[in-house]
Amino acid sequence: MRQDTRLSRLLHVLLHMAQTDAPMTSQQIALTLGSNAVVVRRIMAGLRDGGYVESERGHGGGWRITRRTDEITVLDVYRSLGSPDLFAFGFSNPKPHCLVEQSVNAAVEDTIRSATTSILEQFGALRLSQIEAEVRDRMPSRAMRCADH
Amino acid sequence: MRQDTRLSRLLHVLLHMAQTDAPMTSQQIALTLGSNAVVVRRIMAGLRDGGYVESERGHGGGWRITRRTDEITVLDVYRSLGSPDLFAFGFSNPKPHCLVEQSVNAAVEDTIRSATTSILEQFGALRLSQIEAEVRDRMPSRAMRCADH
DNA sequence: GGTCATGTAATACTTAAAGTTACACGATCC
DNA sequence: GGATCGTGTAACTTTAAGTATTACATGACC
Repeated sequence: MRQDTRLSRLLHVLLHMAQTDAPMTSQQIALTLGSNAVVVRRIMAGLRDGGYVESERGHGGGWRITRRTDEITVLDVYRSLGSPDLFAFGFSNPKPHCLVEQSVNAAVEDTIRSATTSILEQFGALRLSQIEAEVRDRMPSRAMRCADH
Repeated sequence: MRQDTRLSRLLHVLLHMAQTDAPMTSQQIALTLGSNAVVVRRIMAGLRDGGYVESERGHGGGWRITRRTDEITVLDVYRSLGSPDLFAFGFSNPKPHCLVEQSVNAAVEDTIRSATTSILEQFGALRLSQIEAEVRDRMPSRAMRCADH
């Protein structure tokens, strides 16, 4: 696996869900994402537990967003995924005896800590409604459609 | 794969190499890192190409650092690895047709871009000599030894 | 010439996200 | 009430990149 794309995918889905009142099925979402219905249910589970979306079974069932887009931040979505690792690099040994390695870890950790803070602050400050507004800026026409599907 | 530990390992090795004039063999380094001699040669290749270390074969051969620790930054070491990806998260699709996904990508990219800048600035500002000084602060006694090996 | 050490190719292992298959459970439609 | 639709989950497979291992060629020194 190269990278974790779950955050991007969830943001994408949530914005599409915000455009319609009708529930979206996992299968529809999977087509939108170019993914799989089971994967969709898996990555959406945290959002459901967090109360950002709700799911219903049976005919006419599917997923619906339950909050306004200005009430959801990227940080909320990130946390719904279980706050996965942000960085692709890290320590070789988290608790080394070697003093040199301890200092290397401390230096690397400093960078990771400050970058984490900065990223989470940006995530916390960014609401879905802002991304939504950005979409409107990109729109050549009036319809908010997804050309991919 | 969990995380890329090459940067931490190279920093660790370079600091040990800076403590001695004698060359360290890949095997010695591998023991220090809890790794493998071939892996060591592989991750050190970039440092050699960058002129930060030199390697010699045969009896009495091995690796030697060729610059002072205040002449090498963490950024130099990072670049010697080929500037690998810093982040564990990313886009699902780099060039989506969907306007919504484009906006999501743009938002995520903003965060990645600014965090990248911040991290590389910190890497560029941090010299091996500073980590070395940090090691001395951690030292209970006077010898700069690695308790792990 | 023998040994030591690097250089590198080829192959297998590891880990987590992503994809797939299978099936239970519940809701709606007929 | 049975068929269909859709979620919920477990179990397994696939994928990608770092890591580990094996094998062997090359070069340096004793």
